[in-house]
Amino acid sequence: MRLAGELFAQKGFRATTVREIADAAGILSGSLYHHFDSKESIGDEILAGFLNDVLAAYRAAVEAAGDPRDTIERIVRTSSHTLARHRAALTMLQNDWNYFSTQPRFAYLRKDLREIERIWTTQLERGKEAGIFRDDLDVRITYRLLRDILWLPMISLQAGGFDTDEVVDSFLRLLFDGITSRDARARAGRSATRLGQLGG
Amino acid sequence: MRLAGELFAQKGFRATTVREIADAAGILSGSLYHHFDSKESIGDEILAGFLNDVLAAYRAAVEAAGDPRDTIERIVRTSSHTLARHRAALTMLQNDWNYFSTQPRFAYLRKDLREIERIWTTQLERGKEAGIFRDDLDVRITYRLLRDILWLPMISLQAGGFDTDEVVDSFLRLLFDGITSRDARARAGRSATRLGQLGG
Amino acid sequence: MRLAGELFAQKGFRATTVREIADAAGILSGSLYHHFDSKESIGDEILAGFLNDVLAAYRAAVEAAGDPRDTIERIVRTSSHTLARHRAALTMLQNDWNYFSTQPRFAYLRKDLREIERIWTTQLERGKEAGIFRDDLDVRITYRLLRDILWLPMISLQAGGFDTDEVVDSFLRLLFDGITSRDARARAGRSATRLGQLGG
Amino acid sequence: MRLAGELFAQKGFRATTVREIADAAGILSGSLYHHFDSKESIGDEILAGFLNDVLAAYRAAVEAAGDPRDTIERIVRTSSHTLARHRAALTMLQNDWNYFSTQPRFAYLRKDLREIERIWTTQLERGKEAGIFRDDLDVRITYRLLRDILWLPMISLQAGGFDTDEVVDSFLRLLFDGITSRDARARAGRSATRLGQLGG
DNA sequence: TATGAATGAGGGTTCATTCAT
DNA sequence: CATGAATGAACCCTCATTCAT
Repeated sequence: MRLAGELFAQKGFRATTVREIADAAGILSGSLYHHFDSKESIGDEILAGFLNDVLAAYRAAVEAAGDPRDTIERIVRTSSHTLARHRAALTMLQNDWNYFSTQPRFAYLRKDLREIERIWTTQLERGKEAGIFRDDLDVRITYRLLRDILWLPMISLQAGGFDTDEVVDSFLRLLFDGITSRDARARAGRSATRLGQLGG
Repeated sequence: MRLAGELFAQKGFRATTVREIADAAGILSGSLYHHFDSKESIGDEILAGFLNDVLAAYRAAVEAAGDPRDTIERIVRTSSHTLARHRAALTMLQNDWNYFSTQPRFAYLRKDLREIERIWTTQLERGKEAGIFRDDLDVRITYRLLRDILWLPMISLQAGGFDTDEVVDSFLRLLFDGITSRDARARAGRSATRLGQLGG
Repeated sequence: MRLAGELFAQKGFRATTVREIADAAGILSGSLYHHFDSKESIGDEILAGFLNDVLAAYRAAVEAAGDPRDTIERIVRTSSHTLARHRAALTMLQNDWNYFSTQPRFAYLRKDLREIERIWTTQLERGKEAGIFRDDLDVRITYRLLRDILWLPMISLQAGGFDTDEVVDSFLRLLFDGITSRDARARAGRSATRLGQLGG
Repeated sequence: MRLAGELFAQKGFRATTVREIADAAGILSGSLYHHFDSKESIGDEILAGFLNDVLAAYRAAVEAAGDPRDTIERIVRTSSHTLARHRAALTMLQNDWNYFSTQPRFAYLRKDLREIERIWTTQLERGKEAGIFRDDLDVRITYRLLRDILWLPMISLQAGGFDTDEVVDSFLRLLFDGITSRDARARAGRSATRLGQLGG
């Protein structure tokens, strides 16, 4: 299971052969089928377990938190642990998405991802209404940017040997404040924010 | 070529068969080999063309721009066009990275990616020194976050039907200012920035 | 095709490997798939061709003939040629019936077999009404006996839900007296028994 | 044993897995091997038991009966019971004949079948000599027709090397007039046809 | 240029059988 | 007696690639 997940993450789901999984487990390929119905069912367990954990963490964050900013911070912080536990699953999702997304068996992936999107956009929307977030925020685009920035780099960064807390803090800082320094922002704010011109 | 690229992007490089490429081109699979040495060489041309364009655009941005902030904004804006032209290549890179990265033939991918990283980190470093960017910025982590946030969502968002300019603006706004509204930041700044506590 | 059919007939459909078929054809197993989608599709062509021929011959016999006795004699005579041409198909049907009959792809087998039964029973019924055949003939049982004796049984009569004694009686009656009614035999006997001419 | 036999009959010997047999018996596949040496040995017991019963019944019929007609009727009548008791075995023989017939372990099948043929042909021959059966009867062809119609055909007549026209003529003669000679029928008609009592 | 038959290695999967527990 | 993990050979099928035409 864990072995298979790591191989799937390393080489891709399609590119990993059951013989390789069996080799890693120290058994023969045929013996795998004593424990699993098929290669797909291994992937299924891995991915379903991941999405269940993510959704559980998200729902807990929503219930425990106060304002949307708090909710999002909780989601981000809990995600760092969830994603760390399911690094293989996330990599599989990223690498072999166009395989899984076309297989009927994995239809639940789309459903769960929609649920995740709903949670994010709800928080962003509420934050806009409460004046906590910029009111020109496009919640759908922002969600995509945030989820990708949160999920995808988390893998490579953690795999790259970066410290988890460090990554999370960098992410949150970027998320809430951008990369601009306070002084620079002050200077820009005095004349006319350059970003104010962006929308054209 | 273009046909092949789109198939590769749609279904993945490994998952696309030469027969499918030939079918799309209206010829038979064997006939493809009068135009290409191998399936790999098709992928090679597509990926090499993409990275050449990206690097050329980056270098032009560096030369044309003034301060690091300007450089980065130019890079982001030019990237939206480069990536749009090479959506297939980028998707291939994302989906089949662990295939390409292990093939000797595609060793240049790692080299070019390192060059791209060098350009980003140089700008971020210079921005920190000039007081334009926060001086607690981890340039390597930030680069990874930024590249991924810039490259990966660009694909899915464009594929999702979002307007390119809108995406770029959302990205830049997030990049320089985060999602926090000015008022909320002012309130937070008065007591103690919550993010200041994050690093522990 | 013919080679495959003969192997299927000799060793059974399931028991014949695609490698054996390819060997018989002088090519490698993979090369078979240039000509056929799958092993099943080979079986499909063979069986469908057989049943089409049989049904065509049956319908022609029905249209060309006069009384039911004539129809049945035509069917029997034409069957000997049809079956000779499709010996492999018939053997496959006999040996691997419980495989084919459970595969959705081969659902048409059941349909065609029902059509064949309809033709037989219609003729037997008409013969009874015309006084040519014994009027105590059970057309369904008789059809099963006749088809099996003609085709080389595919299906068990007892498994078909018929009462054992009834089957035995029908069999003995057929065996000792045939299906010809006493009156018809008497009429035939007065001039020259038609059967007397059969052996030449 | 009985469970295995029924599964073999239902799905074929080859197509039935030992796991299915074990499941039906409520144990695990490995545990079967405490009761049987191998899957083949299960088939062996089933088939050998069947053929022993058949041969015993045939020999008893030969000893108990008077004239050949009586012998054959006894054989047919006793067969209906023997075959009912061994339906699974017969179906196995029919479906997987070309498997069993090539396995050295099952060589006795051919031997027993030859013995059965000897009994039939002896009776038919004696009937011809005694004037009870038509003297133009081909005993080998007739035996094949009778056994197949009685047993649910195992073997193709044409594959057995018989001449097609001969087969057709024999079949038609049997079909329309039965095997009873005109004289025998006349004699029987004077008192009461024995077949007339069958249904009663 | 294009064809298309052929290759051959390798893919996922099945299954009768073994054996330590 | 029963378990169930493991075996290993064989199965059907895929696919990038070659090559005579």
